[in-house]
Amino acid sequence: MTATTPSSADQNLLLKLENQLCFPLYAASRMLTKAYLPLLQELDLTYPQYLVLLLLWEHEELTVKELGDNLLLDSGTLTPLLKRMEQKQWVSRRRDPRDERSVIIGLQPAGAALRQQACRIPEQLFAKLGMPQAEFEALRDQLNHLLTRLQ
Amino acid sequence: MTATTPSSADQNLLLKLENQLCFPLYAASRMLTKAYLPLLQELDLTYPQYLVLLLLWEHEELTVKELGDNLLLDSGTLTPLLKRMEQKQWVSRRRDPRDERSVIIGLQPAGAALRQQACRIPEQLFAKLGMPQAEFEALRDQLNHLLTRLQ
DNA sequence: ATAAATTTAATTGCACACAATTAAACATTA
DNA sequence: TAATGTTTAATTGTGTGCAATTAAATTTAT
Repeated sequence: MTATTPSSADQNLLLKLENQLCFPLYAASRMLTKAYLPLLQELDLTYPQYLVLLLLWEHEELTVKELGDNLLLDSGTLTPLLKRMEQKQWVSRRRDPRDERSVIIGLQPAGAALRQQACRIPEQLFAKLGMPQAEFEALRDQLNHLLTRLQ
Repeated sequence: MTATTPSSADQNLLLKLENQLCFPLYAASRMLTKAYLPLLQELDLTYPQYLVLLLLWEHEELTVKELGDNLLLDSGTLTPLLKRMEQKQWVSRRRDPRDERSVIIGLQPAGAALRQQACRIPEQLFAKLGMPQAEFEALRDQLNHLLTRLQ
């Protein structure tokens, strides 16, 4: 394989925003989060807080480590976020008695109750997107595939 | 059309992280930004600062408004970011004499010079991804398409 | 058993993001 | 032209994101 320096014309093309993968990914992510905003505001939730609840509705209890592994977020992000969620009585935080290094995050009743209102969000958002189901699933699968490449 | 409430089993599926579009988009965006980090650190740049320079290398001068329109960022994000870039002598900030409401962002020599080092970044990142060109372009085009839906 | 290495959360510091507000400059209209 | 409305940046406040460090608990290796 020969390593070549791109020509000046190629560079111009390569450096254009729309020709890169990074910018549409970055911008679409923020715009999609913004599309969630009115739905989440009704529940007084932020988007990453919603993600934490999605996991807890499935698993009831998870350590900070497990939440971080699933969401690809570290304790610098999760600890203050979870403390805010604890203040609102959505989740509980306690050390694992069998391993005092771990903090177990559990659902409080108010957090469990949010599920009933939140369960409509995915369809509401899908409707808002107005995207064919096949396109939606293809994009989702490609992004999941990219995600595995990036880990 | 009949509005139906999803069954409890459907809800479980809908609420799973990997079945949604939002989470892989959100996570892949952050992971891809992280993949840029070692390349950008050599230039002492952050990712959104790199995006600003991409535009300025193309246009030489842009107002804060135009930068925001292109990057989908508002002045609350851009103003402090651009001030940091001004401190490093990469860009200049001055009011438009023909419309004092606008602030024109221009390239300083150090900012223009960064282009020579940055022009390798897109290919380096593409190589790092190890993704077939066709897959890369398909995903990029779908994301650009999603982006237009979200505006 | 004990020293060294690893794991886990918390903390600190910095840089986004973005809603909401403010203030100045400009445009429009009565 | 004077009043009203619009556009543009800046500011403020809150909430992520994340690198780097710290400290405690546990595990591993000696």
